[in-house]
Amino acid sequence: MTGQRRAVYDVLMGERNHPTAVEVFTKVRGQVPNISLATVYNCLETLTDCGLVKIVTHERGPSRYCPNLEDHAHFFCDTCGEVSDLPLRARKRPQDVWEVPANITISHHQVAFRGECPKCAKKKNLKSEARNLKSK
Amino acid sequence: MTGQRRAVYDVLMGERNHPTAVEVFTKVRGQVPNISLATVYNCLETLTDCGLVKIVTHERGPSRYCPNLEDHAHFFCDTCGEVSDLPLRARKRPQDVWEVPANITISHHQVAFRGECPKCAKKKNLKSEARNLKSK
DNA sequence: AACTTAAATAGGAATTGTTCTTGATAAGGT
DNA sequence: ACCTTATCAAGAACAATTCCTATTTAAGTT
Repeated sequence: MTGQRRAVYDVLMGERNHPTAVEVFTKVRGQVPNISLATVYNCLETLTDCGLVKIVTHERGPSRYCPNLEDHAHFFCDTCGEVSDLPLRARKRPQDVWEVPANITISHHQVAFRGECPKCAKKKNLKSEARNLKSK
Repeated sequence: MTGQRRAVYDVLMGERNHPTAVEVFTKVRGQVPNISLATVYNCLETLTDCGLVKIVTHERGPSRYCPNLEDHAHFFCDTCGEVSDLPLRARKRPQDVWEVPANITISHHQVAFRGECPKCAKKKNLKSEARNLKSK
């Protein structure tokens, strides 16, 4: 665990917003001013290899990094882009919902939900209310 | 529905191996010899916009395209890279397994499993058997 | 402490998959 | 036939990531 790796890990633990590599990079520059982006990528890779961090990909967007080691899914708000964790329910397994043939072995799963977060839904409602008032 | 779009769609329906854009491109050149890769991308995009095709992304790999419109997950073999469909079980929803707060609305979900397919598991067993025979 | 070896880093170049731009071509409406 | 609009091919541009190389740092040995 080198200085750079520690700094990268601390940034991830600090703001658990599933930052991209570039976001981690700009943040970590505060601590280690001349760290390079390639090093951030390297650190993120070694941290994921050690199992301290999970990498989460979504559609074609940049990879994001998550220090939550619990088994969980992710929710991506289509409007504001925010990412949040959805915990696995107790005593449930993904195999309960999808038919996985018995002869294939599962080592990982990645589950992503997309939709609208409460904040954005509220904002939209306020806007349409304003429109209604105006049109009267 | 133009000639190019039809050709792209036919390739997808023909071999349902979740091909990448480049794989579709090389295949479709058999039908439309001077189609360009950009056009294949365009066709794939319009087809997905129409809802005839689903785009499936996995980690940082190239996007793959799938004409199976049923609600299903995907399984990716880490060894051979093969992709296969896993149907949703009857009367089950992803929300049954992950805790989705009531105030967020889900519009899509994408579920990916990783592991080893039966074919690769068998191959590996054969190899280790051969090793055992040799060492005797 | 000096020496050796191995791993980690900064910086930049290269790669990959995808999107954008431009001009040419074709299709449909009047 | 003419005008309008959409589609297409070709290649340039782009974004995210990986690779490369020379340095730096750390760890272990004498």
